[in-house]
Amino acid sequence: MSQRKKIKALLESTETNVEITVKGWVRSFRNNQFIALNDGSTNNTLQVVVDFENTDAALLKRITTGAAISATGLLVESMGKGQRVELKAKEIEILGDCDPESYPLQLKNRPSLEFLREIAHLRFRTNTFGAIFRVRNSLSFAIHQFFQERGFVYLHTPIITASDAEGAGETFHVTNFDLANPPKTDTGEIDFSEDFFARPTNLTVSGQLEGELGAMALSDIYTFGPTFRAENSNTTRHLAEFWMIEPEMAFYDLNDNMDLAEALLKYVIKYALDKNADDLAFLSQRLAEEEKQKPQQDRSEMSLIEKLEFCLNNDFERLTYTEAINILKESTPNKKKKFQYLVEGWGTDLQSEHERYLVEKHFKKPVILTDYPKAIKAFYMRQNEPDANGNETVRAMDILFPGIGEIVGGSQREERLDRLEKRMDEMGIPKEELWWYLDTRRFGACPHAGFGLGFERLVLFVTGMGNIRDVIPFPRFPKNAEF
RNA sequence: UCCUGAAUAGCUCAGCCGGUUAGAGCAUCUGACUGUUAAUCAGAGGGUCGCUGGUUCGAGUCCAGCUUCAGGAGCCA
Repeated sequence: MSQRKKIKALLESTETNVEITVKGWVRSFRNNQFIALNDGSTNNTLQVVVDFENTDAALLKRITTGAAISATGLLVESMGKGQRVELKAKEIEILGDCDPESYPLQLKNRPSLEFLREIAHLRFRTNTFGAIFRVRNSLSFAIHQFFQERGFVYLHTPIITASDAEGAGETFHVTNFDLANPPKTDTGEIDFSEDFFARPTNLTVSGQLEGELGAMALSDIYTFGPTFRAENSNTTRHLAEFWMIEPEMAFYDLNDNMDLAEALLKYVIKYALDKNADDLAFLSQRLAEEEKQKPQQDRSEMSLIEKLEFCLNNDFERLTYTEAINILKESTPNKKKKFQYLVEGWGTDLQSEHERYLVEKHFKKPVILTDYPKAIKAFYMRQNEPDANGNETVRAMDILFPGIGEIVGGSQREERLDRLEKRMDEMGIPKEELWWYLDTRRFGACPHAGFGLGFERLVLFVTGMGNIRDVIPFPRFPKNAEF
């Protein structure tokens, strides 16, 4: 029996008149004669030509959209237009039937993304989702390669933690209790001392604090794993379970941190452009067609590929929060009161519309905002000296991407024990619980920095998709944990 | 969680000012054709109009509540 070949390889090969075997799923069966076969190695299909006059009618009937088949025959130059090579089948075997009456995925119907979300177990079989998940795979691999090339250590931080580290974000509780009848203390409260971990625990909202511990010995580490937030967020940019990349680097300041983040983003985008040219061309085309439905002024000036290349070829705009506020104050939409939230004073957080104005209208490229007001940022960020106006800021940086908003959030960390403890007191962060974190500031503390990159937001940007639920295989969001 | 909108055939949608038997395209099935490329041609089957209640002689259509979905906002990555 001839060896099975992947369709991607066959379509790229120049060798013809050789006997090969392909296995895959039928995308369409035209004219009782032409099977468009896909095996997920590429979006393109191999045309398998069936000699229908000499094939059992019962077998022909079983070649239906979605059926898994094996085909063996000669790879020949195609007699028809539209493809270079095709497989002249000598033998067709049905590996798995697919009942056309009940199979929900009929591609000719142009199913909507919303419908495909309901059949997420089958949506991998569409061109769009095939492309998305191959790109997601490449980005994932490129992230590891980027850090590995630079000597970073991939550190596995815990999924179950006892600390709600940043105090930000609702957590999912982890317990082994019988929820109908948990042990109670004398005062009627739930007695966690009898639970599996003998204390309240939750799914991690960030691996950062543990990451810092690693960096204080290994110099440069990164995490890449799932993260959980139990917030009731219903947006196109949030998930209850998402993947995050969190590097942490000893002896880095904020500028080093920004340089690394920018280099990482450019590296992985370049990698996808090189490795997934076909998939991105398809997704670019898909986006262009979607944009045609929009009114002229809402359409993007650049195609997806152009946007990605633009990102590679331009430095991200770096400015401080204070500079951004001044630009926004003087901006046309602010003066004409077009913003829903007008920018008046210093100190409040930027709204989505403000970030969007800076990125999409003013600079028209990725923007890195630094030195945010201390009051609106986490306790562990390094405190700057107050400026001439007495404004207090921290060494934070957020990278804002067009259409996505915040894709990276990071900072130089506060390494000075006294400043850190004072800030924790002010913000009501329990120092006793984080004794291990504070130990790094007691024993050989050094300047260090890190950031978090939302992986799905990156995939969203690179694929040009509009909803984060479409770039993770099985999205978790409020009221939904199907599959 | 808040705001706005939506829910009609397997899918994508139409259904006007409330009116008698609920429409199209695609998909599916049957047949024809056989180098097709979203194949083509002819025919057929397919509906608890999201759920509950209300108004009315009469509700897919109007009203209320609920559910789910989408877009936007907040929180953020």
